[in-house]
Amino acid sequence: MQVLFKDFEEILPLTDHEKVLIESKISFQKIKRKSLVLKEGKVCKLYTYIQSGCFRMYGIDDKGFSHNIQFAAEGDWIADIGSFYTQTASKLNIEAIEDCEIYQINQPDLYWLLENLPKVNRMFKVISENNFVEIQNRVLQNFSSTAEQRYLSFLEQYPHLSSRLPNTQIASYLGITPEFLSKIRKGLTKKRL
Amino acid sequence: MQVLFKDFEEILPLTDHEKVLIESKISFQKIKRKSLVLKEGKVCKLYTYIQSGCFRMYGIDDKGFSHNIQFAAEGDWIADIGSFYTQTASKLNIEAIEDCEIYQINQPDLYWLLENLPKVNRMFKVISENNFVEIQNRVLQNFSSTAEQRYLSFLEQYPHLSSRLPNTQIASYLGITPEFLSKIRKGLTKKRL
DNA sequence: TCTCACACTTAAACTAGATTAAGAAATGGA
DNA sequence: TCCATTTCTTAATCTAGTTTAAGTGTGAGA
Repeated sequence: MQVLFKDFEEILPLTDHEKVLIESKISFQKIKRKSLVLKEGKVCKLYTYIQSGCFRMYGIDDKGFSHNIQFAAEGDWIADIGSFYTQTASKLNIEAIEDCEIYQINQPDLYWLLENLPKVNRMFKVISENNFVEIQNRVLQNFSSTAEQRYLSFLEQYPHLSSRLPNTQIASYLGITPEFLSKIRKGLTKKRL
Repeated sequence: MQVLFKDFEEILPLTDHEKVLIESKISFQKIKRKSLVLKEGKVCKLYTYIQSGCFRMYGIDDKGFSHNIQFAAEGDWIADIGSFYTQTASKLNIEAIEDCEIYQINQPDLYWLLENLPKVNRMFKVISENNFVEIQNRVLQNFSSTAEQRYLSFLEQYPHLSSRLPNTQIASYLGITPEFLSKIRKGLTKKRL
């Protein structure tokens, strides 16, 4: 739990009492590569903090193809916020791309902390605002019409992940085929010479 | 102000006292077609309720082309929530597509109402959740790779607006050229025969 | 009433990116 | 360690959507 608190305390220091309360509501999990913490059609009941590993959030289109919306790694929180807040069925999946160590909290427990610990409240206000901004940026990023530009802004947004993620996952995020991503990369290395 | 209250009271009835308080914080405006209620680079200071007329929210790419993210008409609330909540510069513009009658509230006044009137708080929780879901659906909609499918889901989402908006605005929302939208429409009318 | 700026359509030439296929490289599980 | 599966790359062919250009409304302001 230290990592979570360290993260938290970069913004707001916590008393021991607060830490005990938070600890009592949060549960630790190890989960395997390729397993899901959220499946479409289900309500998103858990908010997940990532201690180690990496997740992708994706939707599936009518033809059965999946499309990555977002990645999340160490230090990030991830959930389908819409589904979590309204407790309605989600249209999204959240899958571990690597073996992961995570902390999770369910909706009633989080709401209890939000009401009773002002620091947690402030912290989560920031987290959900960031989340909103991120998804809005996702929409804005899609404006850059060429795939090469989108790839470049992906590299800026996820510099630590670009070498860690399989190309297929990146292509799915960019909305192109892995073959075409390969072509783009080739083009870029040529330009660099 | 009646229209706003009527809207509101479909969800929660208000006392006269509450109405007076709300009225004291909200200001009425008439604004002309093509004028902006939010300009990129500025902080989004006002939350806008639309009594009549219609707005588009759009971003501008590096090449100077604008891309519609969202439309809003009678009964809708519109703002760049990210910018409004964090009071940081917005990357978006909100422009009247028709002459409009609107009510607006600024951030401190809204926050005051949220803290002092639980009904307003509940109401805005729903409004901002819907807003989040809407922008997330926008991302999901973009999955349907063909422009025709995206056009069809646009028609479902904005049935009342499809005949009211200029084709150019719809094309900008769909991420295609007006020429190609024209082609799609032609194709669809043929299919219908 | 005229006109000027916009909106809509059509069509021909062009391009970004998809699809298919096939071989090479890397990775993980037993 | 070896096999199986997944991942990456290249290249040829194909298509959805762009670009350019030209012609046709249409409504608001002078």
